[in-house]
Amino acid sequence: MDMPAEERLGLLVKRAEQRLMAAKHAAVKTAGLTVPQYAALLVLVDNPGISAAALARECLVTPQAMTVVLKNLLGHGLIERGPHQWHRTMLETHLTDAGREALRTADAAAVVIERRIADAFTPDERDSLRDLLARFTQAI
Amino acid sequence: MDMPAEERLGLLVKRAEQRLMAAKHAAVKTAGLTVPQYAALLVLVDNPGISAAALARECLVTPQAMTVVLKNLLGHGLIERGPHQWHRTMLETHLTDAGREALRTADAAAVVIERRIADAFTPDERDSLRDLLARFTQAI
DNA sequence: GGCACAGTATCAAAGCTTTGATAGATATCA
DNA sequence: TGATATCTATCAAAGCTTTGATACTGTGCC
Repeated sequence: MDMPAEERLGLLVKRAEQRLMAAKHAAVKTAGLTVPQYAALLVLVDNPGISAAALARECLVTPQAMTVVLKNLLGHGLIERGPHQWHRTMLETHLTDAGREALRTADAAAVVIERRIADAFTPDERDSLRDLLARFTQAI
Repeated sequence: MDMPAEERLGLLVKRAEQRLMAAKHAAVKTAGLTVPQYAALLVLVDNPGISAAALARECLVTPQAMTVVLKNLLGHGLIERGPHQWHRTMLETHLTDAGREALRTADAAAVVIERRIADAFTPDERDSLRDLLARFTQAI
């Protein structure tokens, strides 16, 4: 309580992220996806056969969290999972055609938002924001 | 997939917020609190007797989400809830002494993080970041 | 070969969040 | 007074996230 709320830069970042997530959620919802599901599919399309653990690392969540996301994607028929050739302890994950289609729809909507954000700044301002956010993250 | 990941400013904000939340979570954990619980207590200490619905609006979450947070705070003896004088449909929420103590501990740890972040920038840079984030939020 | 280490998957518990639906109380206006 | 609108709380369902614990498999070193 020593620090006024207005002074806390963290609050601003949190609010910005909150608004961003709300907008993204609404966007990918048109494809029947949640944001974590969309994020997973986005990594998956460039890494066919990736393991759940590797996918979790890529998405910056725990393997347990990714397991739940994959379970739901599997239930909706957007991915397939099967045993790996020689790593018997691994499960290969692949996109289905339905998954590719959902990702295409969701990404189109998500890009609209990113584009709207990017267009709100000049190239110099974008660089500036990138730099400030990098130092923000670094400071933590 | 038309837009490279590096170009998406949203990703940078998300990553910054993710790191911030991880740090804050570790900080308030020393007081036995979660981040949402800490946020609720922070509003509560300045608004004694506030209703759960108003608290939810203040914290930018749904009343249902706040109900769960309050249930857990109640279970840990950090708050008290009782019927309102004339609004029989309202429940007044108040901090207990244990709640005040937990908040004091948690806030001290949280302020350390905010201070570390603030110190990473010059006053001009802080203003700049504030402005850019405001426009970021506005653009969405 | 045997052993420790790292990677993978999974179960369980606790907690946060949303949307949707229900029900009771208060306030406003015709 | 009565209808409408609004605010309150709460139940239910679905989903995401974390920490902690368990077990199996492959790799590298002795």
